[in-house]
Amino acid sequence: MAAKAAVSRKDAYHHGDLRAQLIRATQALIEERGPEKFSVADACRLAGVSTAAPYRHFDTKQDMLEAAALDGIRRKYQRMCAAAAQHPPGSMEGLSAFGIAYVEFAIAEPELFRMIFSIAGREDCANPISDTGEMIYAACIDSVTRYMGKSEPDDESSMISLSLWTVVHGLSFLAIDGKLKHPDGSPVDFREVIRSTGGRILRQ
Amino acid sequence: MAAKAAVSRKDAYHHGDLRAQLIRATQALIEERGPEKFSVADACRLAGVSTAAPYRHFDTKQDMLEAAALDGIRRKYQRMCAAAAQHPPGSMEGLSAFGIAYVEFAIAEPELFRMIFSIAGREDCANPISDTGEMIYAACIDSVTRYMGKSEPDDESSMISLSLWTVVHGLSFLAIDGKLKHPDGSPVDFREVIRSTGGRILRQ
DNA sequence: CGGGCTATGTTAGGGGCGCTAACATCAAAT
DNA sequence: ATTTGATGTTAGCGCCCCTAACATAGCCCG
Repeated sequence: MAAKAAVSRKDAYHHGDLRAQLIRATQALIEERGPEKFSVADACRLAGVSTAAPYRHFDTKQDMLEAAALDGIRRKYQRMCAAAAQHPPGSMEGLSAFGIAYVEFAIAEPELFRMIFSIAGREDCANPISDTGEMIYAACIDSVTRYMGKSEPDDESSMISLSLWTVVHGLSFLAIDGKLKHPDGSPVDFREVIRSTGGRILRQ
Repeated sequence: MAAKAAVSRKDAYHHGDLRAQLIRATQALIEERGPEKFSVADACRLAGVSTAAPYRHFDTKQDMLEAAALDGIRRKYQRMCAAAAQHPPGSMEGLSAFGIAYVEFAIAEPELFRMIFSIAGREDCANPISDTGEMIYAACIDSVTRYMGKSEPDDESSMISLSLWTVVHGLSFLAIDGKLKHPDGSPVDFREVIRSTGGRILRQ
C-alpha cells in the first residue's frame, strides 16, 4: 500500500485520479487509431471504468478531446522551454533548440499535434489552448528581440518571429506527413533545416 | 425537361449523380461544423436521399471523407496551375501565384485543407491524395528549376523547392488558425509574405 | 463516534448513427 | 419483352453518446 501512496494525488478516491488517466487514455487511443476512430467507450475500457464515469469530469466527448489537446500543448510548451533553457538566453543555439523541440513534439505525437491546431483554429473565441499557443509565440518573440540586442519587441523582431514560426510550423506538418525527403527518398534532417533556415532569416 | 438535360451527367438515373452530390454535401457539412461532427446521415438529409443510399457509392463513412478530400486536393491543384499559367513559365510571378493559390485554397476551405493532410499523412501506403500532392510538389520543383535556368532538377533546386513548400504550407496553417497577425492585431498580408520570403529564398 | 453532504462511481436506458440485408425500380442490353 | 445490373428504399442490428437514478466513500461538524 505504501507504493500506491507514493503517487502524489492518485488513489484519492474510488479509483484514483480518473480525469488524468482518461486524458492519457484519450491521447494513447488518438495516436493509435486517429481522432476519427476515437470513442469515449474505448477510453473507459482502457481506464477500467464504466462508460458513464467520464461524464463526472467532462461535459462531452468533445470536451474530453479538448482537455487532451490542452494537456498536449502544455507539455509541448514545457519541453520547448526546457530545451531553450540549456543555452544562453537570446542565443542562436537557444532559438534553434526551441524550434527543434517544437518539431520533435509534432513527430512524437502527430495526431495530438494536429488536433491541437484543429481545435485552436476552430474555436471562435479565446480558449486555454490558444492562450498557451500565445505564450509559445511570445517566448519566441522575446528570444528574437534579445538576439537582436533590443530591449523591447518592435515590428522587425515580430516579423522575423513570424517567419521563424512559419518555417517551424510548416516543417512540423511536412515531417508528420512524411514529406521531408530528398528527391532520392532519403530523409531530410529537420534540425539542419531549422539551423540553416533560421540562421538565414535572422541575419537576413 | 430540356433544362435538366443541359446538366452534363446529371439526372442520369433515379436521382442524378448522387456520388458527386454527396461529396459536395460532405464538404459543405465539414466546413460548417468540423469533421468530428460530420455524419453520413446529415449528408443524406442534405442530398435528399435515404441513409442507406451512400453505401452504393462508398464502402464506409471514412471512404466518403477520403473521396471529399481527394476532390478537394484535385480542385486545389487545378486552381494552382491556372494561377501559375497566367505568368511566364519559370518566372518569379508564376511561382508566387502558385504559392498564393495554395494559401488561398486553405483559407477558402480550411477544414477540408486540414483533412487532406490528416488523411495523406496517416495513410500507410500510396494513395490518390498523396499522388496529387506529389504532382503539386513536382510542378513546384519544375518551376524552380526553370527559374534557375537549369534543364534538370538537382539537389539545389529541390532543396529550394522544399523551403518554399515549407513556407507556403506553414503560412496556410497559420492563416487558418488565425495567427497571421501583427503584434497590434492587424492582419498580415500573406501575399506579401510569400513574395518577399520567396524572393529571399530564391535569390538567397 | 455518527450522520448528513458532496464527490465520484455504477447500472439502465433513450435516441442517433454506421452499416447490412432484403426488396423495389429503372435503363440498357439481348 | 425479358433479363440484368446499377441504384434506390425500408427495416433492423449493434455500438456509442449522454442522462437519470441509484450506490458508495471520504469529509465536515455535532
